[in-house]
Amino acid sequence: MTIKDIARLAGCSVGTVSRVLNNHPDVSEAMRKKVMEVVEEQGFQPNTNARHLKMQASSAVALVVKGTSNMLFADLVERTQAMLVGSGEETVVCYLDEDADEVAYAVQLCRERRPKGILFLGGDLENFARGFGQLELPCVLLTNSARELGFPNLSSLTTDDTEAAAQAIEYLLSQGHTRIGILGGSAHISSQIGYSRLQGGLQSLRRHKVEFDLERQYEPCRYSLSEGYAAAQRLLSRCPDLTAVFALSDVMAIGVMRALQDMGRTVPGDVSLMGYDGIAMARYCVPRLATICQDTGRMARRGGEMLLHRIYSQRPAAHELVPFQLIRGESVRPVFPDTERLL
Amino acid sequence: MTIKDIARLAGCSVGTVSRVLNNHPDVSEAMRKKVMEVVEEQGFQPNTNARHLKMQASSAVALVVKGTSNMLFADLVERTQAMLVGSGEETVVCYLDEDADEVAYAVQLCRERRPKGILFLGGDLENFARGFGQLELPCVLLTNSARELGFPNLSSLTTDDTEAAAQAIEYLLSQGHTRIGILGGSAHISSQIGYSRLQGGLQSLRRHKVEFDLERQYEPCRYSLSEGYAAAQRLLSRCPDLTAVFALSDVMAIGVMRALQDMGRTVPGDVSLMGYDGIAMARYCVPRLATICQDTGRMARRGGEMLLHRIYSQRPAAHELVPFQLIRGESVRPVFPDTERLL
DNA sequence: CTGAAAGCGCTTACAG
DNA sequence: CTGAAAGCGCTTACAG
Repeated sequence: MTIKDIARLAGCSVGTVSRVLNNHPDVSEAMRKKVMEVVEEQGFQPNTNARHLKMQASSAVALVVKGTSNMLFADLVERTQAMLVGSGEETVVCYLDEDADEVAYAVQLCRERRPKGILFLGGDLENFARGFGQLELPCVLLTNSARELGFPNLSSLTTDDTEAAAQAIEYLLSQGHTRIGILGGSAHISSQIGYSRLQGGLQSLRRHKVEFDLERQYEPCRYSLSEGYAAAQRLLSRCPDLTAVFALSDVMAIGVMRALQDMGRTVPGDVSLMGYDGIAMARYCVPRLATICQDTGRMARRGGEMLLHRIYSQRPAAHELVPFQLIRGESVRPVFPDTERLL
Repeated sequence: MTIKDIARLAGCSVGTVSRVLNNHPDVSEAMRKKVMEVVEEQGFQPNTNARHLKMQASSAVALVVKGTSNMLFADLVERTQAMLVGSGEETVVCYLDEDADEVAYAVQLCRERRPKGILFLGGDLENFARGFGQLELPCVLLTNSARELGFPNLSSLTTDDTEAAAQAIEYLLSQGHTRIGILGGSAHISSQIGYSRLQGGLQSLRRHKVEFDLERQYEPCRYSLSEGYAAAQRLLSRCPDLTAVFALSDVMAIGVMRALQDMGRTVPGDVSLMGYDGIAMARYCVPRLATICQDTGRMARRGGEMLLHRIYSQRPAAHELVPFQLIRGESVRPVFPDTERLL
């Protein structure tokens, strides 16, 4: 069944069928009705390949997801896809390893599939700085800011990671903790998301003149349960006297929680624990995880919006911060028993 | 940059370039080398739309995922995609609601994108029975058996759910539990996956002549944390004297665990808990969840293989069972204190 | 082994 | 408002 068959059945030319299908204004009401009738009746769907070949583009929006075991992204993928499908967009999801070069991948993707826009979930600014220049289509980066890069076709949307992490540490300090460990990301790669979080935490510590030995009290870690588990073991065996740990993602934090248990430390009895992200699981684990809740609903909605605005209305790139919320949960407790009544 | 430019640069016709690109045997070694040189040099990628338009198919394999908050599927998606990409296949992932009609969706998808094969993650046999006849491309269903349906182009791969659930209940019985609740899926829709699990559990109970009042001791539930939580509250307030609960998925089970905590019951102190799936989180929650571990690695690998075999070699459809493993975890304990030393 | 040519199913100036 | 026709970038019989 092609446009040709529809034309024959409706008694018109293929051009007219095409115009009806694409909602061109210059078709008579009678003709439009006739054609639509046949189309409905036959359950006709135009061939996407032919359509895109002709239009020199694909109708799909690509979602490039970096880091597969990251449940925050699972949530974002779901919400973003729902938003795009709701706006009549087709969506292609691609999962990349946490360490993959998402921009190089996108360049390849554009050659092969010619999407009309790309939404990056997670991204290393280094990769963008190096390779994004090759990309000319509208793109949006979620969970990192691309403002400094100044690309005209790259918007971004992120939680204020520095500020949020600062508040997380602030909260631990307010509960009397001074021997705090930080775990996650990398201390040396400033283009990655973990870096701003770490810096925010360090700022807070400095502001309160709390000592922090990066070499000892910080442990790098990838975004997975197993890596969080292993990193916690390394951190705690190096610094057994920590009273609190701040993990830069919830998934890691849940790994940490399990590791602490296995080392015979209770949470929050012996060690307090904060995560970052606010994934659903944080509200269901035992104890409930104290965390920074990123607003994935808003990020997905605005991210999709910004992308579509740029695709259809050529709106300029924009960079926004998404509000976050500190969730107290149950995994942090005051270090001095006599402050307990304040809770 | 098109095949025409390459032809000009290589000093041959577009036909020859196409033949080189598609590894046709009837091209001289010299020509092949020359063309490849130009292709590499230009970083040329053929236009997929044109290619597929001509070949009357898309090169992509579609992954249709049913149930978005199901972490088992998240894992399967990742593994399957890795397998397919490793075999040089492009992959498109589509997320559907747990209650959506995946087959109707697939029919639509085929009209729009013409994938060369579809892998269904999760599926309701009812939908397949009703609508799959419209589909002619190779398909594989994971986590449910389509053997009875007898479609020549539909393979399937699943854990023996009935047997696995029977063993789960068997395990609880062996630990002295007789007041067991079952939670998840639906007791009346036999085409859904939860049904076989429920039946397996009931078989075990009957075999051991343990009483089970379906109306009271069973609670239906969708595959999410929050639904598991709510269902556990309903089940336990109706039957406060249960000593064990079997949740038909790990995600539900984790919701149940949290609900039990909030009702002041400890796991496994007051209530023992078994899940089903063997997701990573089951090994990290506190206590570790006793569960049936489905072999997602094997399912993804074999599923991809079966699909590709059918696409490229016309191999007939096949239906296989994937071995499972009962994981004891830490969430089940004997109901009689004096059997405790046996552990 | 290679080239010239038809055609996949669509969209869109160009006439009328 | 409508039709006839060109052309998007490829693949593949068909000749030679």
